[in-house]
Amino acid sequence: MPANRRTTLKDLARELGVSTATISNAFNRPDQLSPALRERILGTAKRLGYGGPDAKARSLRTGRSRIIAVILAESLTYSLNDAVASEFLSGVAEVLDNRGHTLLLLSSRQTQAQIPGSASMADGFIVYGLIPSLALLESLPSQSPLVSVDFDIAGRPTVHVDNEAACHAIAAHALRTPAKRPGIINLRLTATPLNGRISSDHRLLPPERTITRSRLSGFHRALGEAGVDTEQVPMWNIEENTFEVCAPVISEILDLPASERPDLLLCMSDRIALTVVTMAEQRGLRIPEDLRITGFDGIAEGQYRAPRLTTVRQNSVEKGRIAARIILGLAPAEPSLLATELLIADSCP
Amino acid sequence: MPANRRTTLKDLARELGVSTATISNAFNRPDQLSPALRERILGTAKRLGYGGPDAKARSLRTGRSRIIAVILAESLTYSLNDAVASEFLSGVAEVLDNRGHTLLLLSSRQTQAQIPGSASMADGFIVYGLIPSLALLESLPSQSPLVSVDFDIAGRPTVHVDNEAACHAIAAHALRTPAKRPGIINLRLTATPLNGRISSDHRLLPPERTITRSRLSGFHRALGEAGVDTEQVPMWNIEENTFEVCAPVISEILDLPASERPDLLLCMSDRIALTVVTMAEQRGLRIPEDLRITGFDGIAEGQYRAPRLTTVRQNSVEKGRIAARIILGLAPAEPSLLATELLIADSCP
DNA sequence: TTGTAGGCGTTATCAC
DNA sequence: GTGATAACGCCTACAA
Repeated sequence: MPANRRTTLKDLARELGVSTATISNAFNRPDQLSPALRERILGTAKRLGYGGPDAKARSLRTGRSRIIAVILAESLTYSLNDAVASEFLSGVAEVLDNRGHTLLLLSSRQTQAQIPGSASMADGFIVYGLIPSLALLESLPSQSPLVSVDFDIAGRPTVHVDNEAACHAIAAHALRTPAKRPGIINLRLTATPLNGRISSDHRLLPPERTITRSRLSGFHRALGEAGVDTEQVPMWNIEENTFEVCAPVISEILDLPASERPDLLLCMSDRIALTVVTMAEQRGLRIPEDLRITGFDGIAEGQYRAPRLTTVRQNSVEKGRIAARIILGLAPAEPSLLATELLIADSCP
Repeated sequence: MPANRRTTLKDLARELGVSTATISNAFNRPDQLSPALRERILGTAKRLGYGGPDAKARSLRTGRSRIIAVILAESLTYSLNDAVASEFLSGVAEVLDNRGHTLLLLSSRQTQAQIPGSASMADGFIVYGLIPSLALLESLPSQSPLVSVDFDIAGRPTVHVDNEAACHAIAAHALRTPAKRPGIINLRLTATPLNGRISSDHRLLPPERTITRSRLSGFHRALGEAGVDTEQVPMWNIEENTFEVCAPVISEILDLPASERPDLLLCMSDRIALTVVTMAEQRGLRIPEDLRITGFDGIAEGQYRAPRLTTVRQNSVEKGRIAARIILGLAPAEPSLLATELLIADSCP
């Protein structure tokens, strides 16, 4: 037994003159052996610096690692700095933590096109958001539980919010006060990347797999019901939900001549809406008199300072909790649809 | 070979009539066998649904998992929603991703007092922030590389920012314009939890292990140099860097009678400083005329909207990168001290 | 270029 | 209540 080797269960067994099975039981099934012996084992374990069964060996033997992987559609950098994704992860982490599991963070946008092999150690996978290609998932063990969030994978359980209904509700609310020039700011809606005005030339992402398409349907339905010709409603697209990417597009909108500038902007995220608020204030536009704004998500930041955002609150933390429960087998592996809540505040009373 | 078992390297070898070593080489050392054979192996692997060597078995055999764990001092919920921690994690993730490693997220504040056993599968550990007790780390494999960030662990490499110097610099800048009633808002400085005014009865955390003590030293040194009696400078403490926790304490400060209300507030984080800005505006206080405010961290949010925050920028992303490089052995395992940058803006010109 | 065999540290299934 | 033994799936000398 070389001194610089980690002590193993076998070393302990030899030291104590008992079998390896007994040591294993001492750690995993206390009821399977006498308290006295167990005490003795745990004692000398501590003395020899044995910290319990090796996780790698145990995972090979049992087939389970107690690790759950979350595969994020966006980059880690983006996701970690996005309030909605962070809340989702909080929800996941909360449940995992409670059940002694840990969280492995992966992104579908890594330098390596494939998901690292080490990921397949996970006992289950939560896929958050529309990933660029389902081919990514092929390297994952096909037997492991997998749940998708905010989009669908055939034959797998899903956690969703009813985006269409929520967007219909908030647009209907907004249109109760007639808008002369409504406009829509979309989040990653076009088939090819675009930051700017969407023209009829642009193709959009396929409707069945994309929450932003559902959100747009909701907006359009409400606009139609209000007698607005949706064809005439200008739309802009934003690729990433960050200040840096939003700002130029929003400048473009707010710097239109007053006769063309929208007086109502339906935004697909609070981040976008908040940036509109900030930039509108910089230009001396009054909210809501000159410009009404709605968001989506209900992030905390939108409710802190005046004008508070009119938005749809989706419970991202709960989405995370549910996804985690499904993966751990604590909830049935079936599609789950969460309710949203309309938050009416200053930006569009 | 039962149908419902995952196909293994051995199955593949049998199927092809070659040895297991050859299959292993086909995946791990392409140069060790003829391209033709390799092609054939990879082909039938795909056909049989063999997705490459099993990560659990491989990790047992090689002793490495290609997983790096980050142990966060704060809860996951807090850390994920905190801009500074998120940036740090981005930096870590960036380097790990580049080297084919993945990120396991742990918190020292889990429901279980101990770190889950599965964590010890990691090849290395990055400890971010002052954890409640070093005993937590005892369950970790003592041989694995470990680096601490923003605090010290004896005998381990560390990544730090020079908090004392940075805080001296920003306070010295602020005091170039004399302050009648300077005040300090600290972040987790007292030995026992406190949200409110610090009196002389309160004990503070030990200076050698706490960045907030270093920051306070910097403030005090600058105040002393400006001829201010630091004993007379009121201090408040905040336990958590969130709006909800900050707001009541800040109310208490701003609602003091005008003759007692500070006209300069040195804050230990941008989050605190931004909350001061928001709440001061709500009360009609002018910044910087009635109240000057400094922050710490240099988070993006502080630079977006007017008044922009005067603060110290610390490069959290780079901290993460360095910690990850040390863990992966790409950088020497020695203490690293990052420079900070004074950002002078509207809130304290 | 390919094959053989031993072992990584553990747990499950039996016996006793 | 305790012990022997066979996997778990893979990697890597070393031999051929």
